[in-house]
Amino acid sequence: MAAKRAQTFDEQAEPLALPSAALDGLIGYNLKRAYIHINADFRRTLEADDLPPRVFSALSLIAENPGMKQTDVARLLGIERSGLVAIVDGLEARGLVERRPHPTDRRIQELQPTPEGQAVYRRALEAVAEHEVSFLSMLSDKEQETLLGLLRKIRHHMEDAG
Amino acid sequence: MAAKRAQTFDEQAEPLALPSAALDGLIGYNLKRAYIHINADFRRTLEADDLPPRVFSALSLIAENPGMKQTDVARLLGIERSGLVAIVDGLEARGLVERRPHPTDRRIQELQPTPEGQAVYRRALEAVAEHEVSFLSMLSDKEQETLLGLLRKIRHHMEDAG
DNA sequence: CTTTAACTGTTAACATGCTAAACAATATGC
DNA sequence: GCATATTGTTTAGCATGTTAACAGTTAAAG
Repeated sequence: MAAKRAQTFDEQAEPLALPSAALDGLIGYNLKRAYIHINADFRRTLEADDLPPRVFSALSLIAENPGMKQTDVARLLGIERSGLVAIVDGLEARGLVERRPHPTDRRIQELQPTPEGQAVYRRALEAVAEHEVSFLSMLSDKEQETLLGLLRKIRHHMEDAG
Repeated sequence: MAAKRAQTFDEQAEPLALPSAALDGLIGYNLKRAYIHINADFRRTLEADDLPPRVFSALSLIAENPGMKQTDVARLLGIERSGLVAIVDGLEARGLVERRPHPTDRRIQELQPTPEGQAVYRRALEAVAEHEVSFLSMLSDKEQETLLGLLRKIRHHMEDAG
């Protein structure tokens, strides 16, 4: 169980260029393709730590916002509470996260990162950030900054207003 | 079976803003979030035509490159041949695509769009392009152009070299 | 020609990652 | 107190993909 076999996602993510002109002009299509590539790279980067993207996201939320309840984490991740259970089970089994009883509300279990969980998260975040720079080497620093700004603009507009 | 029930993907794609500072600086994370939003919008746009993204992509390839064999379409979409069968089955059942015997190689079935298939594709493509403009209204025309250029740069770099 | 290998489309079995529905325990509002 | 809502959980199921095996066909080697 140490190293599950390589995600097939990675190998399949190298299709040839599409000989289709129309799609090439769509931002959505290019965004999707770019996402597929960078996501595959993301998986490869955290494969050694056995942290699939969604587990990393959950750990990130818990590490950066200790004490959240599962309902909130699920909503922030955009998944159902039931789907989060297995993720937290896994993190808890690995000793990266703890379920702690809420002081007053006994329905709630607060999610707390363990010291090891915080260490793993910090290392993973650093690895991702480093890898991202080299992965986007076809863009200049200035272009990377521009891209980040534009994407953030889209995201904040979506997530603030709806 | 006319209108399958709404894709659950759409409803879930409105999580609150993450109260996490570190992820906000990662291009990959912002790319993913932006992709989720625009993909949800894409689904909504083509929901009436009952065209999920992957079916639309397949139809696009066939409509713009008539006569391809399934193996090629699958490779371009980044999925297995076996996975494409059901997609083509669906398109064929709806009269949008035809499997035609290859003139010399009897193993191959050439994929040809029907006139209706071409019409559906043209309409869908137009709808997506229009919707995209209004969806990205938080960006100026110039910003949209810049974004498209940067994403295309990433994509082409990935798909040409590997 | 014969045999061997490769390719195409297909089916079947399975894995994964999610949803939906039901549930017990607990909390809240009237 | 009692109806209602919330939390975490289990269970069942679906959607989408993979892998493995297959029959039919072609191409290559001898």
